[in-house]
Amino acid sequence: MNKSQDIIQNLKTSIEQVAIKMGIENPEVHIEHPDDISYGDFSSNIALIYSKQLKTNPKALAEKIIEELKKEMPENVESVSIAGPGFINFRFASKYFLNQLDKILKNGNKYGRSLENKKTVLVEYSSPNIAKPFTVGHLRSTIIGDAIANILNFSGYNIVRDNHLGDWGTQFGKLTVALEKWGNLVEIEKSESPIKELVALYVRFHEEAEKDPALEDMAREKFQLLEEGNSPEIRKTWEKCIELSKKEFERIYEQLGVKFDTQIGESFYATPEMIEKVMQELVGKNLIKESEGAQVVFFEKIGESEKYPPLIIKKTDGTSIYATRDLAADIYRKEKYGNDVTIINEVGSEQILYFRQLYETEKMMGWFQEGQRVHIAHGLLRLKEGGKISTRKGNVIWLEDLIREAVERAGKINQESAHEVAMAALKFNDLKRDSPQDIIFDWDEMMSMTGDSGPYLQYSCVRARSVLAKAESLGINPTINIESKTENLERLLVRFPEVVERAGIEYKANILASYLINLAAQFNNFYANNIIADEKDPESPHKTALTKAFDIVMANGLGLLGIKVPKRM
RNA sequence: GCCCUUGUAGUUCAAUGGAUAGAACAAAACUCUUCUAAGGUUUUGAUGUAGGUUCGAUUCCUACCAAGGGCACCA
Repeated sequence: MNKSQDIIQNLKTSIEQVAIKMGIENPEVHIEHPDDISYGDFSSNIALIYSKQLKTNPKALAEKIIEELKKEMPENVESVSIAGPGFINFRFASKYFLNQLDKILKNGNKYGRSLENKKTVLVEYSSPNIAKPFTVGHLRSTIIGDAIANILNFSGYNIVRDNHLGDWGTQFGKLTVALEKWGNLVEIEKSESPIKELVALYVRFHEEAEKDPALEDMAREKFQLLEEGNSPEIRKTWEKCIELSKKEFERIYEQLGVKFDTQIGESFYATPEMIEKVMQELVGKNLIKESEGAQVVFFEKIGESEKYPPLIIKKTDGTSIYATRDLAADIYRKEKYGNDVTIINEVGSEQILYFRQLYETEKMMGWFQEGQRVHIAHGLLRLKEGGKISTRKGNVIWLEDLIREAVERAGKINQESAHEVAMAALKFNDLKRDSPQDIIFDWDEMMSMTGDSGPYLQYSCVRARSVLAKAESLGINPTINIESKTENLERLLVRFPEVVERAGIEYKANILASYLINLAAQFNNFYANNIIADEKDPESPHKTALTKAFDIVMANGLGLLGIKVPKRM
């Protein structure tokens, strides 16, 4: 329980009591922040909701409620007013915020961090496929997943970051066929970019397979040999591909500054024992049926049609499929992290149907409670000319190229911090949006360094630090003056933990992102209108303290989004 | 054909059923003899269409229109 929750609860209780006095039974009181902070710190729409029931108009009811509230003003409330159609707005006393600001200065980046040891949340993200390109498509999952993990961790959850590597499946059969027909692994290994060579083969496979569908069958046969452990040769090729891919991935994670707790690939869940376990459990619940040669799960009927199309668990040739391995993964995770673990899959929205099928199956198995399985879906990245970015078609944008371009662009403005700035631009661009709407790929948009962007936030922070450095050299000691007035900046700063918590509950990093933009705008305004470090100004210690509080909150917030603050910009 | 998303300013995006629908980019005009102008201040400009529910709808419901994704052995 953090401080702001106490405050809200207090206010709620006061309003509830008044409402009961007015003759409202079991009043439902909602407290929210008004859109515009100048209306007040909190507002309630209670008068709008109950005016009809009490046969009066909202404004008259609001006035009566306020009159009653004023007899015994709730803690910290400085003034109450009516606005608009009948909102009751509460403005809190400056002292409350100034006390909180003092805590920010004392606690540094621990301010607002929940120490509660809440449940374990496993966040599965990034999950690139071996021998396939690490493209801008995976960038979204990597960035969003990492931020959500950070945010939940701040709110006190025990986090497991899991990179669910796509290192198993028919794709290897395809690659094996392609290698045998048109490639040479030894030479590929020596080449400048082995992954690009492998992808070229993968693309060629799909081109040729269109003319000659028999290739697909060959690929499935190869995969069957691999999965059943009957071909040491294919196994060796597979191991080589993993080695080459992992090297490449590590380079990219290094650049992005993303780390994982576990990197268990799908192959780990594809052992005969684990697959057998999945089958046994499904058979035990009588969920498996044979259909057209495959083993599938059917879903409940709604009218004439089924809720979802059937889900294949075992293919006709007896090999596993992604659903098999995902089910095995969840059995394993339940055993390892406990039955109450929450499991989040950060995967593109194209897989929405699949995850619904998967979750429904797990629900029928009785494995999880409501809300324990979460799919954070992001929109696809599309090309301007139209069309999906697809490995099969070979029209990919390599993440490496994207990063290089971003660093180059950032370097034109500032050499020294080019990498940090470039990462901020890329990451923030992904995190500021909520909608599962597709993103049209556009270099300029992708790397925006002005306006609502990562670099804008970094810049405001760097500038604040520059002020702090000057204040220090002048011997000004940042001190909150508890008697001073507060503006939006102070009030907004205090909301930080509350915002992080909401972002976590809703699994939406953009809630934090837009808070930070708002906060930076308030600070930049403050900065433009005040000389902060000035030894002759008696208010300087207070202003410096505000600047420091801003620095702490901003740097902390950016950190949760995976963005570093550079020394200079 | 069926299912799922999404339609907001010229463009890219916001807005737990609430107040004057917010930003940013682009366009126009200001603003560094102050600690970082990647900044600040102005101006112009938007809820796909038609109904419904509600005191109140960008938000919920229905139909239509438009874009994208998915629908059995790929992940």
